[in-house]
Amino acid sequence: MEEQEHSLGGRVFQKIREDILSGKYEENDELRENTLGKEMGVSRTPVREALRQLELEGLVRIIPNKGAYVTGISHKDIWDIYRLRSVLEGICARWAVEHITEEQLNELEETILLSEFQMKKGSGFHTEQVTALDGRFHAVLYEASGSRILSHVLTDFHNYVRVARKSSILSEERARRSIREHKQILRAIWDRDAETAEQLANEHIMHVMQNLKRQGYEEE
Amino acid sequence: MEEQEHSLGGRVFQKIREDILSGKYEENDELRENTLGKEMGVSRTPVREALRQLELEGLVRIIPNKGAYVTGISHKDIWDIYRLRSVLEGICARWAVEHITEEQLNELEETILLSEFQMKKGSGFHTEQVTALDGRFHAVLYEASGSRILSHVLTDFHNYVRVARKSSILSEERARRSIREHKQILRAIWDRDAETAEQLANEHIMHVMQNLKRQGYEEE
DNA sequence: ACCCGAATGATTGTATACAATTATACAGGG
DNA sequence: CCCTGTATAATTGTATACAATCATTCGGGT
Repeated sequence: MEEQEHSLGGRVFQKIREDILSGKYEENDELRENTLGKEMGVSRTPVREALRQLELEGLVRIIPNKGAYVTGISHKDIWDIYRLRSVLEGICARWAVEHITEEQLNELEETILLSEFQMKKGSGFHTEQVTALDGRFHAVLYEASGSRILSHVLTDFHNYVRVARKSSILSEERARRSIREHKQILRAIWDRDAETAEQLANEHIMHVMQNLKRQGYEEE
Repeated sequence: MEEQEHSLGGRVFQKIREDILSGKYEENDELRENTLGKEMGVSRTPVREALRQLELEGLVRIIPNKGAYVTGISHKDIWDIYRLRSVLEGICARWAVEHITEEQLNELEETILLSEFQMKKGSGFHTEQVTALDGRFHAVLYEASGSRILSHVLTDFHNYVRVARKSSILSEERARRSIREHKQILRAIWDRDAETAEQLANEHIMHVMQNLKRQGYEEE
């Protein structure tokens, strides 16, 4: 989607978001414009823009004339996102059946093939690559829904849970199953079987949730 | 939620958003920082912040070193939002059954009573008031879901379709039905009947969609 | 000792200045 | 006539300066 942000403001935005999501800051930590600016060697202006954007994303709470404070995301937030994603990814797959292009179908297949290739390397496979491919698969699917709105929401969710996602594919067992499920989803879309596509995509996320549950992201 | 923005940046943000949503600008119109600033009597700084935020909301597309362009929202976007809302409002009502507080229940009842009071005035009822109360009802329900995430998404959606919503309650017939449906939803939540609450909230939005369809917001 | 208040310092909000990039206009050559 | 290269203007990107608001500290009074 929006790839490399070569503007300073964009980089600052991504940097702070990354730091919040990765847990560098505590809840309610105060983010001072001057401090952040000096840390990254830029002036306050790009920092301010970034903080205002982060507020809109819900990662920062700004109190006028006072300061910006880290909101962070709780385990419940992540759990909620997955509960919603399981429904929305189902809808996404359903809509994709009617809107997906040849090119997108091929791209989905390609990510699957590349993923399998990575996994063939045995237990020493590169987590980075596999998670990136997983992200790519879903991103293409979002686009294929033909809905700017749905794609936007799901992309946001995807960014939010990036941290959790990383730890979710850690197990080789889960990674293999995930790819198998991607294949099934692609197959259903290819066959223009909306019902099955929705159900499979739905279950796909549910399986990830079961995995998360084992890692402490429990329900409430 | 976020009430009065007394900061300049906040006001500029809301003003531009309002102008985009109300159709003051055409698709792909270029938004020049200097021009906008002079129009509202402020400098470029608050305008820039506003534009960056609007980009995140998807209402503006920014091309680095080039400019900001209006994205606007199509009829399909609005339609998609309602399709998603019908599902998400259902989920919201379901979750609210478990999380709603006494206070929130009372507030929901109050908005209904006030709405009925407005409608009693006969055909000369105030559209402004009724739409505001409708918005209030849903806002409280979003909060009551107990999910920051879900509330955030639904609030965003709600803002997006503000224009369409206005025209959707125009008919007195629809307004009365809407209030009746709100009453039923509240009743189901009060009775802690998650199944019914979800279904009613779902259908509530569907009915609004049927109304929109008649007004040209057709499916694709 | 405790409380209140003015003065000081720190931080945000906004405006302006300057640098970098992009669009436009124009002149010259093919 | 059109195409191209360069100079000029316009616009965005960033930094800095100044104003407004909030926090803190210190001194006087009770």
